[in-house]
Amino acid sequence: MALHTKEQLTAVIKSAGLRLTDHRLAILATLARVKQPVTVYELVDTLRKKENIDQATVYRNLTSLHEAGLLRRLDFNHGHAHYELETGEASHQLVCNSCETVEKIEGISIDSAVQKMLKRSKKFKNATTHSIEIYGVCKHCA
Amino acid sequence: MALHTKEQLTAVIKSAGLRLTDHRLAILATLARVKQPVTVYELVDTLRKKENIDQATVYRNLTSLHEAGLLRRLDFNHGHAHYELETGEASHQLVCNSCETVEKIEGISIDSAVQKMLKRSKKFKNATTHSIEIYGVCKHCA
DNA sequence: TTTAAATATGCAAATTATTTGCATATACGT
DNA sequence: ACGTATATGCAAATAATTTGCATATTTAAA
Repeated sequence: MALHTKEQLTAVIKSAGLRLTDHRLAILATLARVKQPVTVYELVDTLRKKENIDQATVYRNLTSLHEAGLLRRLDFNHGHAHYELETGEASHQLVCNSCETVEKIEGISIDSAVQKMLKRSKKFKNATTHSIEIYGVCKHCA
Repeated sequence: MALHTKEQLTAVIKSAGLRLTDHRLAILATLARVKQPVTVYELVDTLRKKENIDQATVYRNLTSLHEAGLLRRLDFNHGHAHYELETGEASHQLVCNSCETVEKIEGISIDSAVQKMLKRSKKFKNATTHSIEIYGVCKHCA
């Protein structure tokens, strides 16, 4: 189910054991609306059009939401983190080696391969999430 | 084929169009020997046991070797890059959410899924490499 | 082999992303 | 409404990475 209404987002925050604050709600709502992995810079930029918020607050909330399992944190070798809602589904994206383009691909399962990898592991028996990054050159840069 | 001898590594550097320097060779040789993704810090530390080398030199060489396609750059949300030899094979690793343990898993193919993703893409038609990171909690942290 | 131009290196300083200390403000169970 | 734990803003600190610049090394060509 998509998280859309303020009520749903509020419930999610509370049931994660986190306090409800305007900033925390706004951050989660923005990520729910955008659907693509977003940088902290972009997030701060977006939020500041509607409210006064410090970047330290954004960083701290991203950390708490991530630790609570509500967000996924991604890095595409761009030198800064990207965040998206944690849906429980795997996350797959195509990353341009030339510019910073990232294209999210949905609806493809690699679960059996993941299970195989876990079986082969000596140190890991369970996994919470996984992500695939496929690196290449996008149409625009080609 | 595994890259082991100094001659092989030298040939690889030259055919990539890069100049042959002792530092560049040592960096590539270290990554060829270690086989696991390595942080810049670890690499500098290892290299300094055998030679005098500045971290700026290491960073610059990692960039040039990466741009030449000889290295793969990975990030496990640890806040610093990891490098490994680019073998042309996909790279799969299990990443602990609690400590910085990374376990590399080999011999499992997800090529058909990658092909599906590329087919579905509007912006990408080719891919050079891909990597999967599976996040969970390792035995030690559990 | 010598030479010249391009590239590599070391060192220190700069940049960028992210985190932290601290004083104040807010959330929420009682 | 009250008290305590948590959140926030602001400025300053940290950590990873990059850059400027003077010097050294590599390499192709004479």
